[in-house]
Amino acid sequence: MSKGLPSRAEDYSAWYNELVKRADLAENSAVRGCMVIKPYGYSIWEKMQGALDQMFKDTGHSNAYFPLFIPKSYLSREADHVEGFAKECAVVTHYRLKASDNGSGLVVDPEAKLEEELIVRPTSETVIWNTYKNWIQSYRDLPILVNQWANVVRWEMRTRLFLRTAEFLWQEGHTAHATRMEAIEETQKMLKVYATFAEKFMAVPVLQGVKTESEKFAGAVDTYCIEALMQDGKALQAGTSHFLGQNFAKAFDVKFATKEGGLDLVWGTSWGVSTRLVGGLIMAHSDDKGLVLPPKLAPIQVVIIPIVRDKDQYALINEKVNSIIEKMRFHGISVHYDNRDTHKPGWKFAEYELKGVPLRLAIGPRDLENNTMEIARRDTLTKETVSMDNIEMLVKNLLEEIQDSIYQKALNFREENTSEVESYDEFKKVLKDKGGFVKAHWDGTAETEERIKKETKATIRCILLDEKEEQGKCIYSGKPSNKKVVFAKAY
RNA sequence: CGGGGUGUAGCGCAGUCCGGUUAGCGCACCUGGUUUGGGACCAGGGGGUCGCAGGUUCGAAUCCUGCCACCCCGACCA
Repeated sequence: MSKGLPSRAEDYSAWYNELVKRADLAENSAVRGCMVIKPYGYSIWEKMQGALDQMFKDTGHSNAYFPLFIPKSYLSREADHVEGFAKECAVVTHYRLKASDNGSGLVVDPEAKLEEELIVRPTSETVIWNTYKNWIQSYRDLPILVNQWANVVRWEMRTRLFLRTAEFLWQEGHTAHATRMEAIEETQKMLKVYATFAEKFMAVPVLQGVKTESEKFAGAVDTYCIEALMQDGKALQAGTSHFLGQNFAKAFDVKFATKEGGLDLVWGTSWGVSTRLVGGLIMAHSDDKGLVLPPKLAPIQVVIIPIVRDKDQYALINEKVNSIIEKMRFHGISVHYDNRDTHKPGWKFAEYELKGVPLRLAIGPRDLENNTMEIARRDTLTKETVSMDNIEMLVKNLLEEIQDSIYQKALNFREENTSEVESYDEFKKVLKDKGGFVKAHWDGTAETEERIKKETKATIRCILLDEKEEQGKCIYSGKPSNKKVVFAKAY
């Protein structure tokens, strides 16, 4: 195996790409823009799914499944929605192949043309609201709180493993409500769920805010989002929660009889996070030696590596280790004992560092004599020799400490890389020299936003929910503004 | 879609300018031995339609023409 990753400082982008491949998370597939998620990468996603799914259920949601294909006409029912997604849709036009006339291979059978083309879902609002029409007659049928775990396809021009792929895995929640207020509360509630997940599980601090008119979801009234900061100073949109108003109810004619005897359009929300989170997780914590995973999402929390000179010791070590594993499992710790004799300890040390396993225990002849083990932390790369007695408690505590510690580190990084500026010159200088989040006054117009984007590549990430009101002037136009907004270059 | 680049073993590359034995190297892989507390060493071995198609030539990885794929930068983008 070739040693050493490209360093972050040298080439952040190459570092990321190499890391994803070498840590066995994912690789490019034979199909352009689509990735193969390898078992180790997929198990991180499964950890994420597990935690999120529980949180969705705890907030009253149920899972369901809607079709992969959407009749083309559905997409055009909501004007903004079609505008936003039409350019990146995969389209199914036929349902059959046949042997080609010259006998070499297969061709699309022109006889088998679909009457109406199907698009592969880029998101499921349309097919779901078309279904909700049949599910909802009365206020008694509301709310509907449904989530689906699915794959979607957006034919992106340029793709990067996990961060932007043509096909990706995600969850999309789609809820229907009787009142505007209730839908808005749902939208905000799910934003909180995402923020909590990001911070508690991924150990990634996030900003919570609302998108500007030009950045919001196609078809939404308001898009709420969480934004994370990566180590290269670029922002990553990590999750979105949309207040759809009555837009999709209008488009699909979803009305309900109100308590008062009237007839009203249903209010909707939708919210989603995707496998992009895996990319964000990698970029938030990892270093030049490889992944650094938060214990709560690490597929393996502890790896134990035996160091063996002769066969007799091996039996003794196995015995010791097995009793330790049993105790750790009892405490809910996921532990992997790598006693393969096909790889040397040094090789394993490097391998598990690359894969971001939070804690590593090594046990050899020295330890057998002294009743000790060597314990090494992935996040700090420190190691010490500790007693084997009650080591499971030490491990348990250390895992919690690592989880907190990498969150704190990421939070400090974000704070150090969040700036406030009062002028456009200062804005450009900070973006160029430092990057990160830059708070500045903005006049609220799409024109200004667009010009700043053209000139600096920075976009408005969000308008913070808890931003304080203050009188100021737009850094670009000088027009009055009562709030700063958050700019950054973004993925 | 514009600009640039690359296609040679599983991976990373040299060889191409200036055509000429059997196409090399590192890693990985297989066998045997010695090793094992930070990516071991020695010896032996296997693996190639040189992206595809056509052309020039006694002879093409190398020259010519066409095509394809991928990567990077831009444009685009929940």
